[in-house]
Amino acid sequence: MPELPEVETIVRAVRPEIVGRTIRRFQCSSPRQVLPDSERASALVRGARITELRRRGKFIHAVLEGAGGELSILVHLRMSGRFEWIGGGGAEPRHVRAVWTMDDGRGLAFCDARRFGRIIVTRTPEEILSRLGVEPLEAEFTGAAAFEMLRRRRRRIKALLLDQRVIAGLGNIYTDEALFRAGLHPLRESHRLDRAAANRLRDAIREVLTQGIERQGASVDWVYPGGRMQEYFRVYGRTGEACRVCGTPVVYLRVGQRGTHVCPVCQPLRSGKQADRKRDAARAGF
DNA sequence: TGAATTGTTATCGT
DNA sequence: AACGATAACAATTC
Repeated sequence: MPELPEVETIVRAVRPEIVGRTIRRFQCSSPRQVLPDSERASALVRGARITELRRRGKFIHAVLEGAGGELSILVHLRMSGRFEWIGGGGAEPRHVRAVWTMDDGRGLAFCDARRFGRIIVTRTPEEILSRLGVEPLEAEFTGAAAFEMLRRRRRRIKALLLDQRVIAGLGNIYTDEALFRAGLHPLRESHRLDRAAANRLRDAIREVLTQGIERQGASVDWVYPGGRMQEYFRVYGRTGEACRVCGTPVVYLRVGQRGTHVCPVCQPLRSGKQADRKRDAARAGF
């Protein structure tokens, strides 16, 4: 389940391989994943040269120069999307849904076991990308911006962080990890958080994402191999295990329909002196 | 076998 | 009316 750090890792790995290349052809065996449709996508992309590869939120954004001017390919990996190279002599990857054949003869395959991923070919990528919220690692995401983001809406903090229109790139894993590091319970109401909490949350988000990228993402199941961030999780996937800070067993609950991991002591539901005292006592005793 | 997994969208409620 | 919560959905793995 690629989130911002996994997508960033993929973009950095693929970028030097494809920028400057010309696409010879595009083939697709799963047409419903391609917009507007696979025939049009194929016709638009054929002969176009890739000039840039970027990331925005969890979208991979390839900019191309084609016969009809600038063109974009947006790829969203959703749950199980990934890229593999074909034609390097290795084994044929599983679940290949689409292939871009490059001018050097190699094929970049989009693989996706669950077929939730999307490939969008468009001349107006901003129609999609402009719906996304703030990019959390950019300079614009300040403590003040975070406070404003929280204050303007009245919502459970976890739901807010998962909303891509508000902040782009967080998924279930990094949301849980950021909330733990900020000492905030996922059910806290966004508009009730003070400036200090907003600052902590902003710093925690940037910290987990930065660490995630440094460790080349997290490998939580068979979907995304290679990352090491899972070795540094404090709460995600640690239900019942001792909190690394205070020793209290990590609790599993549902927020919205999402599985959520929380240390009930380090992330008190109610702020205040009582909760703070309890937290400090537990930390000291561990 | 069915529970779990994610982001988007449609729908219901306040 | 606008916003938030909730349910359904896509398809596969274990």
